[in-house]
Amino acid sequence: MSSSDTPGPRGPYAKGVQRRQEILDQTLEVIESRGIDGASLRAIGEAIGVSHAALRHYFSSREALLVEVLRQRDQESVRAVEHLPGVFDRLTASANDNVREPALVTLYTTLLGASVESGNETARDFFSARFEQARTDFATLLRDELAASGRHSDADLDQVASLIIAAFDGLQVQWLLDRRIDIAGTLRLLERVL
Amino acid sequence: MSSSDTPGPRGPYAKGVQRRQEILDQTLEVIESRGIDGASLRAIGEAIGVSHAALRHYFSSREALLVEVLRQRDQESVRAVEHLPGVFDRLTASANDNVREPALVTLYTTLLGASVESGNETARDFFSARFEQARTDFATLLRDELAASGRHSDADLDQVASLIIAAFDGLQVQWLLDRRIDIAGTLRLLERVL
DNA sequence: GTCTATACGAAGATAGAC
DNA sequence: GTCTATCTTCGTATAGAC
Repeated sequence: MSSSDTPGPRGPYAKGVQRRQEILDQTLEVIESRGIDGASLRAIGEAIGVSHAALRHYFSSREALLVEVLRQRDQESVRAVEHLPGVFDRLTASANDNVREPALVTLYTTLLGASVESGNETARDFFSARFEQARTDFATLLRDELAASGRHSDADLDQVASLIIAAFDGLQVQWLLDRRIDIAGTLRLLERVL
Repeated sequence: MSSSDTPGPRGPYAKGVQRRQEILDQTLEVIESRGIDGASLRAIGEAIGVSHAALRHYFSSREALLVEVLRQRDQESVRAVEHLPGVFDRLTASANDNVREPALVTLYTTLLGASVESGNETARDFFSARFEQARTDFATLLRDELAASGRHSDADLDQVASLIIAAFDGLQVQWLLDRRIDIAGTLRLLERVL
């Protein structure tokens, strides 16, 4: 990500920050109404009332813009859930939140798929860091949870963390393709691996 | 060269069948050398020595071509593994095969991600059917396996099947982003849910 | 049936004016 | 900070040669 994606070292200028947020919000709205393919820079610009070139004053590429939308909502999503005590309670809550925002799940899935192609370094960096962080966090949480309840598991908790994240992402994709999939219920099965 | 030197109404379009397969093979090779984004119809055509318009004589769209490459390799992959007795032996074998073909895993992941967007009906239909089939197959296999070994599980086997597929796909993505991920080893943890 | 030539419209990126 | 204009590349579509 380049410096044009974040406010400069002299601090954010109020108008610029506001405009930047407006772009992020409108981008998600355009995605909700016209799909991700329909969310071209021209379409987003039109929804705001500026030219597509103006958007690149705030985001270095369309990819960077979409990743930023996801990053912001992702942070909110994490914050909305971190007060819950157990790992699986958090997973269930996240799954239930996401089911109410299919456009966001679609954006997540699409960007994740694109991130493994060369040329999408912005998305790749985002997801690499996100997975790294999530693996560490889950492993730590599981360790604490087991210790607090006096239980013990012979499973590699880093692998369990990996597995939980993989299952979450994979189930979301299956759910997008077939709404009969019960993400939260299926994730509960993972409690048995401990 | 070939019998098409004498153009009789004879052949059942041998040349066409051959050409079609050549397109499928070269498409994967272009993906391997230049990435999926680099595999434009023009680039693929150039690798074969035909115009990009010729490709659309065999495939209705670029998306349909990519899905067809995946479908063919996917069938081979299933066939290479279905002689193995246990579900988790098959999973391990598949994972190990895939690790040797990162370009194929990348194609799979990219198309799966794209399939959830409206406008990619070809990919969506492929993955919807693939998941439906895989869920049924895995559930049946697990049921037979449990019965044959005299064991019993109180888990919903359709959900377990869903979970296995989700974990497989999700771990592959994490592996593409970080090669330290041990797909087969982590999947083995799922034996505990039964 | 097979393929070339050619054109169309949309997309992201970019340069430079204001 | 925002615009217009332009560049390049893409998938797609059509007409017609052989």
